[in-house]
Amino acid sequence: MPELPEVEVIKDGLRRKLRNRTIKGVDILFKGSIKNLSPPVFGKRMLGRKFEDVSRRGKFLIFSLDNGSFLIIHLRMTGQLTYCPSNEEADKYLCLKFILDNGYQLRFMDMRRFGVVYLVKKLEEITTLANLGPEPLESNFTALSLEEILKGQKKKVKIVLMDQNLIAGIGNIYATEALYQAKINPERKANQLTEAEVKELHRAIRDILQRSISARGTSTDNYRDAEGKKGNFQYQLQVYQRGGEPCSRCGAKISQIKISGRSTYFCPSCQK
DNA sequence: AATCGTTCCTGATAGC
DNA sequence: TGCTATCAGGAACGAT
Repeated sequence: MPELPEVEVIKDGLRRKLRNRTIKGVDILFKGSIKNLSPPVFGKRMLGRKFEDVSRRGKFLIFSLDNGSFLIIHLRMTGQLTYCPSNEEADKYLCLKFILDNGYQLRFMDMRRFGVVYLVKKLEEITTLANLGPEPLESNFTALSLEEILKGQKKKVKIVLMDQNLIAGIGNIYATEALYQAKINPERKANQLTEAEVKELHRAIRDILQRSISARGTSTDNYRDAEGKKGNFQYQLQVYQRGGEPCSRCGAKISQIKISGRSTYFCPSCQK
């Protein structure tokens, strides 16, 4: 599933390609993807617009358009966004496509159809976007800011890491892996971590996210970049989807449990 | 107020 | 072989 690193890779891939491209056609194949407008109004408003920039906030992709409005896309579980030649065969799960002025298309595919698309005049119209916590890779996200966040939370630390209102962009994969790297049990209460553990966790979060971006994201499932290619970080995962296998640090058997309905993997021996 | 369960959706897999 | 049941999960929403 696309989390911060995957969305970042897609953003970088689309940015150069879409800049100054004009939309010559809009084809809505699954109306349910478009959340804040009726599909005909969405199509009418997108037609003729020019892409000025593409950015990312948390797991949201933000496309700035030439009239000051924004196209906002959240890929959720199985959404894919690709830039491809118009004559390339369409995916079975194509939900939305923009026909560009250079013989290429921007296509949104989504097997499980959880992904969401908005067209807004102001970013604040999307409250979940407006309420996002800090970007973990920005320099103002320090060990101290993580400490402040965790201190106020009685919930399990893994739940807190995945809460988009507290920290933006971390989902199940990276919360699981960061806690493994920091040697912290995912069931620990957030406000009960020691200062040293918080520092270690802060370092682990940034390290994991950065390494995944370098590896072009995790394709355990159906994540693809803007060119339709798989990422490679799945080969570096230490515990995620490795229940029953030996821990690479101590050899103990990796546990698989559920926390708030989400599969969680950890080493019961070295994550205290 | 905080936490839990349900919903959306379809493919992969397990079990009979 | 072929059927059904279960599971996967981000985030909104309803229920407790």
